[in-house]
Amino acid sequence: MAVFLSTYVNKVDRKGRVSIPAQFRQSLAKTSAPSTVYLWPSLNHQALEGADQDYLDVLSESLESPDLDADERDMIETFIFGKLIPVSSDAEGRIVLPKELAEFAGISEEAAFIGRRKTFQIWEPDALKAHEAALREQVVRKDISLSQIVAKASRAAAGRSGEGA
Amino acid sequence: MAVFLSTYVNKVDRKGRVSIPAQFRQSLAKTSAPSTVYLWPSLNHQALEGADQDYLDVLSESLESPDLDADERDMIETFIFGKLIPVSSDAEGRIVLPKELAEFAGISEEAAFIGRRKTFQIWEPDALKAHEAALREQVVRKDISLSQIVAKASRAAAGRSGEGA
DNA sequence: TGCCGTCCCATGCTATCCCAAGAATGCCCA
DNA sequence: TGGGCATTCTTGGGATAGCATGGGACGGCA
Repeated sequence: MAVFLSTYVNKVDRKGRVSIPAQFRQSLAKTSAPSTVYLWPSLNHQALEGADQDYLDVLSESLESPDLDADERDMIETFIFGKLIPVSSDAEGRIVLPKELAEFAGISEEAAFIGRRKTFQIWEPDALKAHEAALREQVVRKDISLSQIVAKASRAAAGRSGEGA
Repeated sequence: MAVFLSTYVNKVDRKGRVSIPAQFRQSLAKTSAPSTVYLWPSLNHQALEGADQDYLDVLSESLESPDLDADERDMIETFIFGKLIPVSSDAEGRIVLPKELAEFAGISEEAAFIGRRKTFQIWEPDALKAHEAALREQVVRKDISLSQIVAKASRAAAGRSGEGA
């Protein structure tokens, strides 16, 4: 599965095309469908989410889980798979941003790609800035630090493996 | 089995014909009966459900399962198989929406196809919007996020494989 | 014989492919 | 260490093919 990192801002031409950042493409090259990415509107933000075929396969499989309640399943099928648009890149590594998705995210001139490991997001650049500012404020307010989070996670992992043994 | 994704809104002409979205057709092309789709009224919504031959075969087979209680079996046989209408597409990839189904879903001018992976639904566009708005409210209210659901599902899957071992 | 459903043909629009060039980056050599 | 060269990436525009949509004609059933 591809790994997406960093932030890139690329231009959207008048046909709605935008280059996938080269780094993302290199990552996609290793997946089972290198020239196809899947886009859908974010559930929680005015932004687009993107992923590769392999991620979608995992997601699809997780929907078969009997532990999901009917509401959640219906929601995912409607809002993710129902909105999901497979876009294939051209020879230059560009994709066409579907109109309804571009509108949803308020993207017209430029698009900011931000890697989120297994998925990435596409934002209108100013909206992304605002979002980041808001998030940073929370970091300060809640006094969050990276080392804290890592420590917490590894403590929890140790606990689980202890139970299992 | 065909996979249906995305949402498409197509026009219904005065003969009741509507184009199957090209993406759906490409998906159907790989199935055992590419020019036939099966339609039936949704159990839960004022909309139509659709699927390909292969899905119906699987569904039919699952009815043979001894785990199914008699009520459920009766319900499916009555409301799915009892209402099922096979429609075949013409050379242009259009189907004729059976009158009673179009009326049931309130479809007249336009029809919205929404992919739901193994099946799809056909809605009157405004009804679909309303349905989505209602669902979205639930997303906000329950504070659901995609990564949350994926995590939950994979945790559950891990739990099951653990039990099995 | 009239009506309805199916088939065939025509057309405007949209998306896809192909070709091309400027800009930025990294590498190599002096 | 600095400048020049080559490669890659991003961006732009034109041509082509596919798709959605509409109307007419033929054949079957009532």
